[in-house]
Amino acid sequence: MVDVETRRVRDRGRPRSGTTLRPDLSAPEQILDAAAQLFVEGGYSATSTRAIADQVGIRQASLYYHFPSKEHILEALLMRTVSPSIGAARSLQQADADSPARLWALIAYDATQLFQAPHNVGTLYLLPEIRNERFEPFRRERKALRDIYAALIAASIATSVRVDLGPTRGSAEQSSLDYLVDVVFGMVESAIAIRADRAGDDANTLVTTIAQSCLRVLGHTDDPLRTISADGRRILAELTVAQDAAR
Amino acid sequence: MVDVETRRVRDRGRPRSGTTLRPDLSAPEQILDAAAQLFVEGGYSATSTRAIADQVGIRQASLYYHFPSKEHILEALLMRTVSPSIGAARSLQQADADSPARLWALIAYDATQLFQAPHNVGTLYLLPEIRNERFEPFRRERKALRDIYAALIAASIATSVRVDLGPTRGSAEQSSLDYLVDVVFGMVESAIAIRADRAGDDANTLVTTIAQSCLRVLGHTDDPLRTISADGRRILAELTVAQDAAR
DNA sequence: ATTATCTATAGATCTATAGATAATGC
DNA sequence: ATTATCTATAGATCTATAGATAATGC
Repeated sequence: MVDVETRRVRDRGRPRSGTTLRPDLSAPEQILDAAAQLFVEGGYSATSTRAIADQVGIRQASLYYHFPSKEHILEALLMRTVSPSIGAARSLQQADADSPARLWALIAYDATQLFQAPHNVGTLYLLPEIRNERFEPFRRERKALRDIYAALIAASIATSVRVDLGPTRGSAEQSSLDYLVDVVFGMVESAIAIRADRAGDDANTLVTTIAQSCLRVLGHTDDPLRTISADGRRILAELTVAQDAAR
Repeated sequence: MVDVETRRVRDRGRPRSGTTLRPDLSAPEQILDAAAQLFVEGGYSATSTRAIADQVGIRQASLYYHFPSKEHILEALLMRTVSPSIGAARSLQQADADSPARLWALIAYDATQLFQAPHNVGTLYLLPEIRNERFEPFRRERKALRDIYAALIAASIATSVRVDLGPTRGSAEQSSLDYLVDVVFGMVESAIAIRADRAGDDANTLVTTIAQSCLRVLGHTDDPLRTISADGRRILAELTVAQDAAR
């Protein structure tokens, strides 16, 4: 139905030399899709603009009608990968549940995203090239996400773990809490490496394992953990419904 | 003393054009050191042999007297990075302590290694280029390390967590255990990302946070966790003493 | 006329090889 | 004589630009 409208997005301009693999996408989207796959599989610097163009079915020079440089392609990919998580994080900040349940839901959302997004784009975060000044806007976005995690984690630590962290003031305890945030972040991102090794596996089991493990790290076990996970599932489902409605 | 013997390793051959930054190292070691830094900071494909040579203080072509190709340099770096962990893992398999304590010690050893090795070489594991067929020997080594982790983790799961994993037989539970191994692996490797963000931080606090968190994930808390960590520290200290003696 | 491609190519790399050269060792 | 460098360069890229061309839209 809408399909008919979007199908012939490009039938203008000179015909392409090669065959178009994804005629359902606009030309820039076809380029991003091909670049995502190649950057993820072989790395950014090792992927030539020629290889991207070949996969799209156009000549190398034709890329430059849509993007001014190879760096701009990577930048667009990075931004569209991190943005959904920030959106989910902000929505969940207002959800009707305790901090641990909101944290559970955020972790589950992110891990699912990482495990199911096309071409394992999460690996783009790990490319050495993004440390370049050029990608500062992207790193700022990631820091915003990490700050939301940090606040949620600080509010979700069980008393038994809080004792281990030491005094609540002072720089030593601050760094201890920071490390805990990094460890939780690392657990969520382990979804990336797991997927690289075992593609097409059971996302639900993995995501649950990750979310449960994160809350165990913060000191939640047994029945309280079961309650947190049930609440987390509920508000995550609400978020998903709201997102679908918005589309 | 021995110093005098090793100092003038190279005073033979034609003199170099540039200045030698690390005269304490042999020429191949100088190349590996420079390559490690540049690969970690900018990536493998983005680092030219020219850049490596410049840093060493020799001409680009002179690299090829010591290594037959750029790929061989990366391969040498990878192998020398993963080997110590395998050695430690094998030693700890025979240590006099329960599985959880041995796991604690292995995690602490690896995390320390990742956090303190020169130039954050752990990031080399994450380079997309190593998925190339060429680096199969390295990936096999990593798999051997992971298998040791898997056995130790399986023997270290507390009953409360074992219940959550479901039946002890069948492929569904198998994958659930695999995921747990991957999550623990991911936590250890979070040391790499943490170091990239906050270099020169307190290694001891970080390593303890990671090891404690891993054992919490496996269901250990409160007093039993304190005992595990005390035992783990003890056998890790014994290993370190034995390693120093071997040198 | 506008759009999206094409062809052709400049200019800057980059890896690896061939052969010369300047030290030390014997 | 041996060793470890050097200089010079072949040949294969790779990114980005200039300008031509083949469609559709008006």
